Formats: sequence, C-alpha cells, structure tokens
Amino acid sequence: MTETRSLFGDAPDPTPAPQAAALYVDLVFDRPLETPYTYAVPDELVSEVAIGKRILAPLGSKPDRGWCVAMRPEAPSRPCKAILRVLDPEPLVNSHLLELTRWMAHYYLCGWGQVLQAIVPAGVRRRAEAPPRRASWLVPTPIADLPAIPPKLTARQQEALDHLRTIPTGLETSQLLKDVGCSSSVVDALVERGFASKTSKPEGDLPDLAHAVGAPNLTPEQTTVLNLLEPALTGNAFAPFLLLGVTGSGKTEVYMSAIEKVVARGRQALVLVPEISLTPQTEARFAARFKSVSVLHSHLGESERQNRWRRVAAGRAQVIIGARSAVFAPAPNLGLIVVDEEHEPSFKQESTPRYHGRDVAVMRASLLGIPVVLGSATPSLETWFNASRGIYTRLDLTKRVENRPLPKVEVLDMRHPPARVPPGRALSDPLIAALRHTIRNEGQAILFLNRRGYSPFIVCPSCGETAKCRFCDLALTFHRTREVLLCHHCGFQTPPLEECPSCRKATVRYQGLGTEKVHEELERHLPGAVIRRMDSDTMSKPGSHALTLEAFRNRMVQVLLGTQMVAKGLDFPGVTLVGVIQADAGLHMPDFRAAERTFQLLTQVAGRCGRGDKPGRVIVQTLNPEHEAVALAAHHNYLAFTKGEMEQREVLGYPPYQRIIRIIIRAHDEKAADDYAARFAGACRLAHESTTPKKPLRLLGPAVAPVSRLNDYHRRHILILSADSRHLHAVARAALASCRPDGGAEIAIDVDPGSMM
DNA sequence: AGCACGCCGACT
DNA sequence: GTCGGCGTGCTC
Repeated sequence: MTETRSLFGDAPDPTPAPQAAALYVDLVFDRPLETPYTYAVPDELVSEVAIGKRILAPLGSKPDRGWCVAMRPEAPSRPCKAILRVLDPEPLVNSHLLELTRWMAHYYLCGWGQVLQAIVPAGVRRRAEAPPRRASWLVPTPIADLPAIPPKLTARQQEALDHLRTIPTGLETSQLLKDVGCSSSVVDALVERGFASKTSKPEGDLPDLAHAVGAPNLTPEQTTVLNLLEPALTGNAFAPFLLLGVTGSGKTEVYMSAIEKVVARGRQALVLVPEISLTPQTEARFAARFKSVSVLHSHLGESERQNRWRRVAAGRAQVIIGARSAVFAPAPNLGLIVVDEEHEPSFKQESTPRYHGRDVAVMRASLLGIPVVLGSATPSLETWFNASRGIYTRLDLTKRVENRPLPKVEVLDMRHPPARVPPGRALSDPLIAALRHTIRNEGQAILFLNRRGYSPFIVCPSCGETAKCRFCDLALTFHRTREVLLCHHCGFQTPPLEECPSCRKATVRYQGLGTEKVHEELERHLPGAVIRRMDSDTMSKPGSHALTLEAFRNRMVQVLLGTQMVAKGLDFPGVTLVGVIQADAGLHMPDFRAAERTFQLLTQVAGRCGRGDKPGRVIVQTLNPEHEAVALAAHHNYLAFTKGEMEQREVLGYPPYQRIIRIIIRAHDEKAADDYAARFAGACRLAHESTTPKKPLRLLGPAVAPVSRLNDYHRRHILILSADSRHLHAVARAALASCRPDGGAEIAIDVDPGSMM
C-alpha cells in the first residue's frame, strides 16, 4: 500500500488509510452538475485513491478529471463505471476545505466541482500531477571542517566561494550561478574539492527570515479590546467579532497582537485584505513582526504561487496575507482569521463561484471552531446587523492612536459661491487655496475623484446624442493621453469624434471630469508642485503602485491624485490635506447601496488625513451637502448614518433585513434573452407558489438590467427577495433545475449580489 | 459545460 | 434520398 503522505502537516489526516474494501468513490466535476457521481475503483487503484485527490474517470463520451469527495465500501443501487487513473500523488484539499466548498456550492448555487476548481490555483493543480520539483541546493563547508592545507582555488572559484560563505545556510545552486555570473563547472570544482556540498530542497523553499520586533505600546482602548479577544484566542470555539475602529485607531496593531497569541500556540493566522498591492505597508508591518509571513498576491506567477501554496499547506507560514481568494489558503492548523476593511466590495467575486470572501471566512471559522475578527471603520450594514443582534461581538476603538484628532471636514457647496466653478472646471477656489497652503507648509495632499480618463461624457448639444460603446449600453470616456474614446467595461476603443455621428454637426462637447483632466488643471494652478496621478491607467505595470507610493512617502511628491486607489488603507504621516472632487459622483447609481458606498468612501478617504504630528484638513466638494451620506461622513458619524440607512432598508425590504438572489440572463439575441428571462421568472413563481405552507417572497422582474448591453450581450435580470434565506435558495434552485437555459441564452445566479449593474 | 441524439430544410 | 441546422436532455 502506498503511503499517502499528507500535505497538511499535523492536521487530522484527511485520507484514512483505505481499508481492504474502499471500492467506490464519489467524484464531482468542474461542471454545473447537481450531485456527485459514484464510480467503482479497480483493485489495482484501491491503494492510490484518497479523498481530496483528483481522479480521471469516464463522464459521458470522454474521460474527465473529477475531485474525490467521498469513499465507501458499499455498491450504489445503480450501475456505475470504473475510474481510470488517480491523478494526484497527494490530496490537494483536506476534509475541512471539502466541507467549506460543499457549503459554498450549496449556498452560491453552483457545482461543487466548480468551486474546487476555482479555489485550487491552476499552477498547483498542474504541478501536483508531477512529483514536486526539487532544486539543487549548495551549502558551504564550515571552515573548521576543511583540511589544514586546503587545495588552491582559481580566481573564479574563490569568488564563488566568497559569495557562498556569506550565506552559511546555503542557497539554490542556480541562484549562486546567477549572483556570481559563473558557469556550473566552477561550482562543481568547489564541491569536488570539499569546499561545499550539494543537496536538494523543494524548489523555492526559502529559509525563514528571523525577526524580532517587540510590540509597541498599546493604547488603553487597544488593550481593552485585546483583553476581550483573549478568551477566544486561547479557546477552541467559533467566535465572530466586529472590530469597529475609527480610521487611524490602530486596528492593524490589534490584529498583530491577537495573531501573536495564536502563533504562540503553534497555529496559523489568516489575514484578508481588500487589495494587497495597494497596501505594501501592511505586508512590511507583518513581515517585521513575524518570523514567516506568506503573501498571496493576485499577480504571482504560477510557479511562485505553487511554492507558497505548498509552504502554507506544510504549515510553514505563521501568517498568511492575501486578498479574497486567500480565504482558501490550505493552512493546516488555523487559529484565527482576520478580515480587514470587511465592508470592501472587492471581497465579492463577480464571476462563478460568486462568493463573498468575508462570509466564506466566517463560515470557515465556524467550521473550524476558531475566532474571526471583521475590522472596519465603516462596517457593512450586513455586519452591523449581525453585531447589533449579538451574533457578532462588537469591539470598539473610538480614538485615534496618540489621541490624534480626526480631521476636520469642510463641506463645500458647489452650487453657490465661493465654491461654485464654471462648467468644465473641477477645483473650487477654496480647494486651490488649501492646496497652495499645504504645499507652502511642506505638507502633502491626497485628491480623490472616482473617475478615470479625461472626460466621461461626449455629448452633442444639437441633438442630445451621447457617444456610446458599440457593444455595451455605456457612455464612452475620452482619454487624452491615449487620444481615444474608451469603454471602461469591455475595453472597446474608437478615435475621438470630430462630428456627431447622428446629426453630423461638428459640435460634439466633451463634458464631465476625470482624473486626467483634473491632473491638467492641478498643474496649471500649482506650478512647480510634483503631482502624481494614480489610477488604473497610470498603474498598469506591476510594481508601479509601490513605486508611486514610495515616492509619496519620501515626500518627492506633493499631491497624489487618484481614484478608489487613494481612498483606502494608505497611511502617510505627511498628509495634511485630503480633497474630494465630487462627493456625490456615486450617489445616483441605480443601486440600493449607493448611499452606503458613498458614506464609506468619504469616511475612508478622509481618514487618510492627519495621521502624523500635524492635524489634517479635509475638503469635500459636493452638490448635495445636505445628503446624509455626505453630511454624516463629514462628522465621522457612522452610528447616525447607519441608524438612518438601516431604517430605510427595513422599510424597503432590502438587505440586511431581506436577502437577495439576483438572476442575470444574457444572450446575443435580444429575444432569446427576453424569452428565457420570462420563462425563468415563471419557474420561480411556480416554485414559490407551490410551497406549502406559504412563505414570504418578492419576485421583481424580469427587467432590463441597469447595464442593458454588455460585451455584445443583451442583459435581463430577475430579483427575488426574502427574509427567509432557505426559501429563497429553494425557489432559485428549483427554478434552475426546471428551467435550463436554451437558444443561446446564458444564466448567472448571484446570491447576495454586491451590485445591481 | 460538452456532447450526442433527434427531427426538419437544401444539396450531390 | 443524405448532410447538417441547433433544440433537448444526460452525464455515475
């Protein structure tokens, strides 16, 4: 019998040694299938099969890879085929991740195999089928162990040896060759003469870096919060927390101190952050405090991702940091999960499986029986709802560290003087004055405008026509540096218009503001100042975020202008001014969360200010100064905003009081989309009405989706809402089973949608 | 998701 | 008489 060496360290072995009669396996495939399929295991494969491995099996006309999710001795009642081959020498997922993905498939209404396929990185899947690659490793012989009269060396050999001796633990041979710039014959000579010895290690298996930095002094509030967390950190039970901490209150310090507690017990901690590349500082802070930190970037290469995944699976990372998908990191002995900025929309995946990273994190903690901390200055209403009902324990940090004040926020009403500006201008006189003042006093400013490009509307004043994408029902944005009109959804581009395409008059106007245009205006008003723009146009190359942020940190840049990217998580002590160009830009989106998002964004961007010794000032330009999302953000009043918003949600029957499942139907042919949408809505109604006893449910639509055309598809959607989540799921599941797409139509089911677009 | 099976129009 | 259109339904 082959030994099934577990990838999962000291976790309970997910593959109980197959007894003599493990003759049948249940497989799930990367297809939208409802149930696992059962196969017979031929005698010669009995010793190889294990739960969590992938297995090649006949499915329909040709073989396909399936995930083994169960093994049992008794034959199924229906006849079954036999598996062909066991693909993985070791399981890729342990029993806990199987349980988590099973829940996801059920909750998010997709195939179990599809979830597994999505959570195990492609590089890991591919290379798992081959034995793990090993790299040649070179260790210098300690000088004491060398013979009294060592053999003579050539100049090149000496050079290589000197370099090697700077790292007594050794390094990958290929790395040494690169560092010194010599050929392998030089190294071979060193080995031959006993100056070094060759071994092998798993590729990319770098030695741990030793760090030891003491914890800084905690504020009294931080200490209180940690004391409240303590029993959960040292216990063995599921314990969800909401850490409500104002911007600059030191939430990261709380996370790190909590993590130290679980690491001291020999367990790992998982930290989810919205977008790791935007916060290189977070990574650096954790790396300075813990011995082994593994960061899972979205832009890691396949082989590096595979290395880190294996390292994590082997239990060799104390702290794992990453974005949404890191929630599936295969840590064998997790002791804590942290979700930082839990309100961030980027935790929701917008493709199948459409999971929410925060919700999966809570479920994972629940399955493991460990604590989970959701942190934010502006928690989502869903999380607030759970906290206010006592499902989550609320922890508060109400003060900034070192008793720094929250920045004073000035709301400028752009409808009236002195802030009013002529059409086409972005910066009001008071904001320009504040920028000049800031620069004169050697401060730094962050300016926020959530729109990239030069101008987002191209309008013909004669006929009222606006320039739209050929494939989407969306306005094109003019990009001046690239000299194109661009669709921000599908990437369609077309040269700028000289005349109106519909009435042929040469009067087209470029209206509205984007970061590109504001940049131009800033340069006019602030001659001599160094201004950097940070949006997805200027930050396309990997590493460009880090470079720009580094320049800003070093005070080489005075004004940082950008989209969402500058609003979140940045911690620069030199920033004394934050300007919001158009606070209401997102307020009129066709989305019930528009106000919540605006409030969060304003609060977060304001929080970038006054994090150093000097107090900060925030200027918010708006056409809606009285709107609660604007006015209450200006007062840093989360509780008041949330109270009002919750009341509205309850009245309107929206989340968090009711859950939503959104069904998006698309087809190239408009009639096909309409027909299937109508049929599906009918199937939902039937499933709902045939339920006894009657349960509450609202069915809205089918309707044309807010973005009616996207990527050359016509789009329709259906919303079903209910406070009874189980009924909601049951209706959607039944409708899906009875009404499969046809005639070129496609369906996507979005449970707990993040956006209605 | 694939892919085969199946039932109606224009070709050698 | 066949080749092929894509609607419908199944895959252990």
